[in-house]
Amino acid sequence: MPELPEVETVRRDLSSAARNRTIDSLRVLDGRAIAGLSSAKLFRELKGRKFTDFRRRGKYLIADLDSGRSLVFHLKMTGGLQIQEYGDSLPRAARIIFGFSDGGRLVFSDQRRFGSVQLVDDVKEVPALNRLGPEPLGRSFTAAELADRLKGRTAPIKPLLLDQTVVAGLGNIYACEALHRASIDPRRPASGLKAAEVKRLHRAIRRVLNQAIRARGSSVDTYRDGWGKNGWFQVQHRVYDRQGKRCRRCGCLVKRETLRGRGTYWCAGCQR
DNA sequence: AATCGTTCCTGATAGC
DNA sequence: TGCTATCAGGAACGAT
Repeated sequence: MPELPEVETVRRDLSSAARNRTIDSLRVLDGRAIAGLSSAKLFRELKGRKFTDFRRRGKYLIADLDSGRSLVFHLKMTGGLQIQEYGDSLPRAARIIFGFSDGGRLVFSDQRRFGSVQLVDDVKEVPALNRLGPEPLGRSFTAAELADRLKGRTAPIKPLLLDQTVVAGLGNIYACEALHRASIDPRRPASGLKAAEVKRLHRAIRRVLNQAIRARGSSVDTYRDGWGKNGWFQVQHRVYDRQGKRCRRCGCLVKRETLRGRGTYWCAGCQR
């Protein structure tokens, strides 16, 4: 699942490999991926254009064009973006192929077809993007800011961390991993967390995201970086997908339970 | 306003 | 072996 560290890794890869290359062909293999737009219209917008910049906001990847417009991607569960050079074989679940005049291409793939791309004049046109909470690695995201956003919330802390309007970019993996690193039980009501616990959680979120970016993301499921290669943060997971195994910190068995419809992993020994 | 269940999709896997 | 049922999950949506 592409979460903040995975999207950031892809963003960096595309920044170095796809920037300033001229688009001269487009193949849309799955029309649903460009909801509401015809491939002919999209091609008219893209033909002869270059990508000038790749930005990220939460889990959104924004590709700016030299026309002033932008493509806004959301990879959801299994979406991926890969740069390929002449002769590389297409990924299995290829959905959109942006061909470059030099023979290379940028391929959007998506096994489960939840992901999508939209063309906008301004990213402000994307309502969900406007509603996003703060960037967890940004300067404005302080422990006090997090405490403020959790104030009065009675829901369990873990599903709140998945709420993109609370903080942008965390998904199931990093919500579970951050809570383990902060030694907090995912089922605790958010409003019941003490100031020191929120501080620990804030620190844990930033740490785990930075570590995961350094490891080029977690390759569970179909995630690959912009070159089609695996990340390696999954080998450092302490609870995610480790049910029945021993907690690396206290030796107790890692549990898995469904919380608000999402698999939740934690160690009952050291997360209180 | 906040919370919570349902829905989209498809490959992997369990069960018979 | 081969079939069917179940499950996973990000986020939009609707109901309460």
